[in-house]
Amino acid sequence: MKIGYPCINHTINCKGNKTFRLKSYSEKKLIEIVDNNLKCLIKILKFNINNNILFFRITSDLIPFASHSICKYKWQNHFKNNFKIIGNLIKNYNIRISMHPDQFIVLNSLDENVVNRSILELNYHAEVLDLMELDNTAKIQLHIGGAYGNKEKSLNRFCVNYKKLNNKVKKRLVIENDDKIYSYKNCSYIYKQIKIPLLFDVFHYKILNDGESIKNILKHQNKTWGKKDGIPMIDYSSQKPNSRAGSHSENIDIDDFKKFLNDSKPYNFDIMLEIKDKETSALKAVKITKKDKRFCYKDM
DNA sequence: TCACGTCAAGCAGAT
DNA sequence: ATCTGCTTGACGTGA
Repeated sequence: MKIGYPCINHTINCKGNKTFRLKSYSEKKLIEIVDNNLKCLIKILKFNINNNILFFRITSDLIPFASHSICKYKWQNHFKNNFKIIGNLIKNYNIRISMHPDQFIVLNSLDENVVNRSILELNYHAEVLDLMELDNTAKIQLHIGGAYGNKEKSLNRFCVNYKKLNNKVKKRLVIENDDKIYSYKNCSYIYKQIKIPLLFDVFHYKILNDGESIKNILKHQNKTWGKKDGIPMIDYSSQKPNSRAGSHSENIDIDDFKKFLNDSKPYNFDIMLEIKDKETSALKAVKITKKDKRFCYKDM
């Protein structure tokens, strides 16, 4: 069991998700920004290692415009060694890695162009993890997509379009329940068809579910991750007080988190904290989990 | 140095 | 029709 946070670190003075405008695209600019982002990623990983935060989501902004037609530059070759160094750091310290393509990536879209662009973007994500020479436990998590007025057809279209993906993506792709359309049960329908691992989002589950218990879901989820996939990943968040249900909190709700840790026994998984203050909440989570035997901490 | 209009991309639901 | 949220601000022009 490991604690993680997504993409950004507010403590160290380095932004690893820098981008620029499409209008100002140039190879020089791309190289400059990617160089910054990769250097920053190393700094973030070192911070995490020093603080027993052993799970991290790498930003999709690492290589801006990587899957855009404007980008002809072979950043893969230019930064080959940088990726290797980062990969070695990750492997040496046994860090779990995930990536999460953003909302524009819709594999089950009715629009063929959207599907094709989504596939290119998924390829880019897989390429980053491959260049780091990470094994199949490094995952790319995706939501199922849109409903288009017919969930059943749209679920099936996901399965059909999944077959268009290459193996580099397939070996890393996992799907996650959302809070508006596709519940965990809907994800398990897809699992039955194509045997893709399921990422359980506890916060989304609280808003959209089919009455199952957390324990039953964790039990089922466990079966969807094969030996090569590593232990399951879950997303956890706290509700922002006095806000719309589903709004992510600034800080972790410690009592709720402790309750979840208790409710989830004895299952083993890595926890991504989708909380706005990022590493601050992750540090709190590490602190309160150091006595939980499911966690693997050093020097504590 | 700072204000602020705008930013590659999809979709659903609220207004 | 338009705006907002999503996992989330920040780029970059103009003054």
